[in-house]
Amino acid sequence: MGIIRKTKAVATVLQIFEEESEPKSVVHLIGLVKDKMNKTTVYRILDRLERDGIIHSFNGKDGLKWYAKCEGCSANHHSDKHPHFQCTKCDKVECLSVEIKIPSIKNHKVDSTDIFLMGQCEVCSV
Amino acid sequence: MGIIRKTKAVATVLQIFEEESEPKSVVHLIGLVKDKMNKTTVYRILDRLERDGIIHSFNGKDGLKWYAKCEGCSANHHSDKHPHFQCTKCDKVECLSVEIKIPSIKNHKVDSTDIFLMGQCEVCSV
DNA sequence: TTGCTAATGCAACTAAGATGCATTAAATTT
DNA sequence: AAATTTAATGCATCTTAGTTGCATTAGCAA
Repeated sequence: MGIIRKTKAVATVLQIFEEESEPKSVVHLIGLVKDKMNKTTVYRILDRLERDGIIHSFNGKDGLKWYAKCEGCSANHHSDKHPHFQCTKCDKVECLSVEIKIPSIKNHKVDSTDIFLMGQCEVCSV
Repeated sequence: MGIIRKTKAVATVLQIFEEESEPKSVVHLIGLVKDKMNKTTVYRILDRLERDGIIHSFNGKDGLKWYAKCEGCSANHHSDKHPHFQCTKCDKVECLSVEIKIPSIKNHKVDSTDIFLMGQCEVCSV
């Protein structure tokens, strides 16, 4: 694992994440690069980047998959999960750098957590 | 809102939720009643039951929608959100009656939270 | 430069969920 | 209890996210 060839397509996708740390839905990403590569390629690149810990993913409010690269992202730091927020008015999604304590659950072994908050973002809540 | 006719189809779906409080995926529900009603009907009944606060929904680990009727469910108590747990081995899903504190997020108005935990359930963690 | 193989493009496929419309059956009214 | 109203259903069709198989292309190492 970790074998990623530096292809043009990979560079293109990576650049998008590096330019702006805001999460992006797969559908949006495909739209951004649709004249540069096939949608299948986008899906496969995202898989690889996530497997290698370069980006992380989560599900948005409509069941769509979102990806982001944030400070904490790295192959070794998969553990430091953070909550995500989606605005119900403008649909914008953000990674939140807040720590949320999950109490231990009796008789269960919790491996990962997905915390998704919905509401109004800074702009829309005014 | 709140106008629900007591049709045979509604009764059938409701009975499933009353017999067993364990959450069920829409796909599974459709399978359970497939010789009694159309899948479109299932989707629409679930929509109505959720709108009226009789059941609640959340997304499982594969982006599939799950529904459950638990003690806290009622039109007036939409607020008391609880976390959900899915076993990564047997895929079983549970409502957890644990309270998780969400700190207030600066400049954001949080209306609802979705907390999804993954790991091993009581049976699979042994 | 050559050779290996990961990565890509393309077409076809799968599956969840939505939609439009004609028909049926709860609930109300007479 | 029949007539009326309209929510609910069935069915066919559509939409769209995501997957798969396979032939081709292009990184990269020898």
